[in-house]
Amino acid sequence: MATTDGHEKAQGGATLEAVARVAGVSRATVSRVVNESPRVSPDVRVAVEAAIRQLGYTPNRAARSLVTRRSDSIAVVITEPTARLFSDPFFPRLVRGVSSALAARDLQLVLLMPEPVEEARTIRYLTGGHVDGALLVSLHGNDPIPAALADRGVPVVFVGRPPQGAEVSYVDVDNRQGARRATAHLLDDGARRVATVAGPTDMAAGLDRLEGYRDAIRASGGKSEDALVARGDFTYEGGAKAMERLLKTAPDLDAVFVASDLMAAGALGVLLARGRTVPEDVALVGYDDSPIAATTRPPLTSVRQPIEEMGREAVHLLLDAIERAGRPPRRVVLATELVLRASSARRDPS
Amino acid sequence: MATTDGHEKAQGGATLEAVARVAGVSRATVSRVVNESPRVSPDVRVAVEAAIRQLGYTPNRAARSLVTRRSDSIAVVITEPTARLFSDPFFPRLVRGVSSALAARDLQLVLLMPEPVEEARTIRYLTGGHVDGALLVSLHGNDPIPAALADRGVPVVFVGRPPQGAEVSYVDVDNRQGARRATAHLLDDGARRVATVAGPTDMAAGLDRLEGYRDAIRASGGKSEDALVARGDFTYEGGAKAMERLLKTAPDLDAVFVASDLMAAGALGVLLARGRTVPEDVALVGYDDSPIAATTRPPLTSVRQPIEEMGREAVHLLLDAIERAGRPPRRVVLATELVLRASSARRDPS
DNA sequence: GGACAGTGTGAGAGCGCTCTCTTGACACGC
DNA sequence: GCGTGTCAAGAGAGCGCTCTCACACTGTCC
Repeated sequence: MATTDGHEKAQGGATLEAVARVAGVSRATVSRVVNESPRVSPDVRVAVEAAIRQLGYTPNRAARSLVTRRSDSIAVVITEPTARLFSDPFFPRLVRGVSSALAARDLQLVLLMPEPVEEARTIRYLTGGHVDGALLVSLHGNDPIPAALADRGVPVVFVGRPPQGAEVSYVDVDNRQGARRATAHLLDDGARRVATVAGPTDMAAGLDRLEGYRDAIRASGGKSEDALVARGDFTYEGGAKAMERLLKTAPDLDAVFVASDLMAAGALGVLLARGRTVPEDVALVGYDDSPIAATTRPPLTSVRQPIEEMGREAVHLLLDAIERAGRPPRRVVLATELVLRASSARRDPS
Repeated sequence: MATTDGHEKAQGGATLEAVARVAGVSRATVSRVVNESPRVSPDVRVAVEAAIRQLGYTPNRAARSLVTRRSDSIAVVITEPTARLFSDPFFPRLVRGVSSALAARDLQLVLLMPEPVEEARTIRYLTGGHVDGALLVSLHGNDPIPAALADRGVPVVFVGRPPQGAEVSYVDVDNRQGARRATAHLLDDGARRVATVAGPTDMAAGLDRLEGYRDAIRASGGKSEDALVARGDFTYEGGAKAMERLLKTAPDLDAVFVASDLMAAGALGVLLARGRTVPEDVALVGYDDSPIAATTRPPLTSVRQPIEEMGREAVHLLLDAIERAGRPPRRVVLATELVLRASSARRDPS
């Protein structure tokens, strides 16, 4: 491949066989050394290791895979619409978490971003034994991939609670708790009528954040009113439009919990355009703690999620599922953190 | 793996052999059908295809890989610091472009996000024949990975011009042209003293955008002054600090070209805090056209880059390099687009 | 001292595929 | 009628590895 002439060797290079010859042992023994079997005498081990270094030997993954029936790689599946939505650094942070957890085990990360039309191809790939398991990132409710994989016995872990609430392992951020705390913070700060811009109802994150909002309202002795709830689609414009609707249905609102920073930025624009000051007239809390939260004026109080950790945990759950098939599904739910900024700091600490 | 009892089959399932038996032909013939060889009679082809469907056969990549010496997968290498910097949706957009181009050729995307300490491991992996080639995303100048790969003959394409300007293929966005147009736009709009917040000098994008700025200043008959140039590090705070420096060294500036939106948001905050109105007192143009650009007040005029296209082009260059080794390196430079928003709209069209 | 267990090492099969080589069938031209 | 060419299809080797089994050797125990 690399060199133009036909010489063997070079690329990829040495085989087990070659190492065995140099070390003066059999292929099997070299294999034992490489795979850290305890059944090798110390002197032989040293000799083999020297030969490995000398030849720059790297095991051929394909050959190993062929006999072990494992690919030593796992798939991360992020569908198109999801990828588009998460314009905050969700994507890189998650992948970084996954990547670091996999690297520690010497596993490979195969990334799949199927467009909706390619579902069949994706399913074929995932069920074809090319990966040992898959991480499915916050799919919409109608996605056919999860069922197909479950059907064929491919180990799967969801990142973000699956909408169906099926019997599967997942790791999630405690969206409900995050939303509850954000809303409670607004109430503690003196707000009387707290509205919310919720996310889409076909995503668990959207639903949970709305429930968390309601929890907090109820806990404060209030009751959840439809006039105080508007839905957005996690986009800037969606947030702006929802805010306009809220200003009509509940003109006396004095605080808003918005289920994403991007929507909150849209809502903020509308509030200021309508002459409401923030946080004095209307306090605002966003969600995600994305860079946008820090760049709006005033900057947004927001809910920060441990996304890298979510990636790492997801890997651990998946490896567990792979190693011990047939175990009941496990769930991991991680806590969030409220990051205070000017958009909600109404009361001075008196 | 999937089932607890010891039955064969199921998982991954059918082999070439099995398909051959069902179709009543030899293994070789099935292989020919799978690999679309023309040397198969139509009726046999039909029979084999039926058998493939019936058994749900998927070729075993490991076995194929073992004999063809190709892995049918390519690596995308994004180093840690880079990933952190690109908080705008650079990452997902790039990966989407790469992914779609690879999917069309039925190749796999292996994602590597090595932390600096893992360089040796990464190099070993990439040179170990596990991938057919690698896409290296905008590394810093001192990264040892490129040289190691070139050394071992692993096909490589850079995404973003490599700082060393080495003899390698790359695809880049025309940063210089983008910066030139952005600056020219400010001048056309009536600005007299245009300053710039530049990026880090160890990244090609930082250098090129500064050069583009200087091009435009020179083209307008002005001359580039040190007092009008401040450096940032592509972060919000970096942009804010650079802006403060500029206000000291050139208090009479009336426009600023900032080399990233995030820095521009920081600069904007400082300008407003110092009582300058935007765009009336100081016009502002950012770079990246990230979501942040649309959410600041006023929203930022910015330079939009064709990132998905960059990913796709990079894949094409890489496949080319893999298929025809020894070719001279090729470069692809893509044009940018200036997206006009309120931060620079000073003059009304009179 | 013979039976036995324990341990390190080698021989060899075989994972599922590709690819070269060979065979067989048929058509054509002299 | 026989050589020759063409084309579809099969036989079989072998890619680099793991893993079972067999084997030699050492020690321990009755």
